[in-house]
Amino acid sequence: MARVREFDTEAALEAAMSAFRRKGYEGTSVQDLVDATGIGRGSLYAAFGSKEGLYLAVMDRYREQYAVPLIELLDSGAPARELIRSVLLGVVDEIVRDGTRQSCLIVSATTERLPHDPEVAGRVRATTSSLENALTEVIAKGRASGRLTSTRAPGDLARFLLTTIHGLRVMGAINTDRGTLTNIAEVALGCLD
Amino acid sequence: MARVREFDTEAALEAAMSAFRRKGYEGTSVQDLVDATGIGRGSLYAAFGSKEGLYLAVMDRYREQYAVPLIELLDSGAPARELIRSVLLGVVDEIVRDGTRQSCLIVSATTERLPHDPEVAGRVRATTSSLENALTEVIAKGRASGRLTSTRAPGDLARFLLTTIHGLRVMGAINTDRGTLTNIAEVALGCLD
DNA sequence: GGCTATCTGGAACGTACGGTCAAGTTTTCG
DNA sequence: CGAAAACTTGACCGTACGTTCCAGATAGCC
Repeated sequence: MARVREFDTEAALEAAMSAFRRKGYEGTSVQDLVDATGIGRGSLYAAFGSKEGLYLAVMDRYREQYAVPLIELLDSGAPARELIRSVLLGVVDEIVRDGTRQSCLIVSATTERLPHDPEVAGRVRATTSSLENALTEVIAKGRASGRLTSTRAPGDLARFLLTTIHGLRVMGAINTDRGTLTNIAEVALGCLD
Repeated sequence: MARVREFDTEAALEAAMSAFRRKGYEGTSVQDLVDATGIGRGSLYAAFGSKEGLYLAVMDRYREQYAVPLIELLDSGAPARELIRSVLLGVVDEIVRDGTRQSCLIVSATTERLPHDPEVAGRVRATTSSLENALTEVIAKGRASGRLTSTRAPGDLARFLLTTIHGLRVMGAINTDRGTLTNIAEVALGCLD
């Protein structure tokens, strides 16, 4: 039929994600994206339509790559406290690994783009609410089995944990000391009973 | 000696802050700032030097206007738990009042500008650490008086609360329901003992 | 081996950006 | 009242932006 695509879409999205996480949406120029992905402008536009389209594709990848595995972990049936601890410490790990240079895509999408782009808003809401639901279920099970003793509604606790995760990512942009972030996570864990 | 300045610097900074909070740093053009403040480009540049200079002046005003009163409240000597509750509920109030349209200047400065602008980084660190110190002191006093029973280090609890505040501002950009946010704040308050 | 369809790279387009500047205005002081 | 100093306005500057387009390359199909 025709010439076959030369570049790897997943690798391109990964590179674009890294660029967006480093400089934000408005701060990343199309030239930055061309440089980061190694793909010509023409191909980039043929594949993704626009800068916004590429950003949305990056958000979709973020969800598949980071949120979905997290949710699968939460659905694994392991004890609630251990699950939640490993989620929070996993976030701390990511922050320490990324350093100050790369901020969380969801947080920056939320503050920078959500109010102005309904497509972004939809993706942020979908990703956060699926995580919220998974957390709620884990907490409800943990309480049913007597492992978690907090009397607060599981949904409130889940949204509190989500808040902590977002807060950690902001804190991680200011200070990436693992011990500090770990202690914060431990305090939050203490709220579950 | 010379012609007197016509515009009110504080009012201009307030208008510029509103613009930056609505659209972020990169998303706000100088023309947006001219429109928001009602001041000509020349006057704006004579007064603040550059777009970045205006942004830094806005950050300084943010600190004086929002962080300093909060710290003074914390230093007022009232009982620890009531103080911290009123700080958290005050944040919720602000979020509900601002709605989805205006996000927190500190959070957006942190994610968008902190890695690329040392001046921004310095101001973010100064503001957050003075708030952290005030919280730490309140918690230490509360524990000394037996009102707070948590065994965790006051500094860790303070940084946890700071994390909660940042997290709330992110959550507030996604969902501005007062009840939801208030419940999150109440869960966090429960971590203090 | 053409034919067609798709992809590639980069030149080119119009626009909007941050920043500058000069001409005019308002003030104070001698 | 005139001179000097500071402020205001908006036209203007060079540049960088997001997007489009096209000529050339590469694949499958007859």
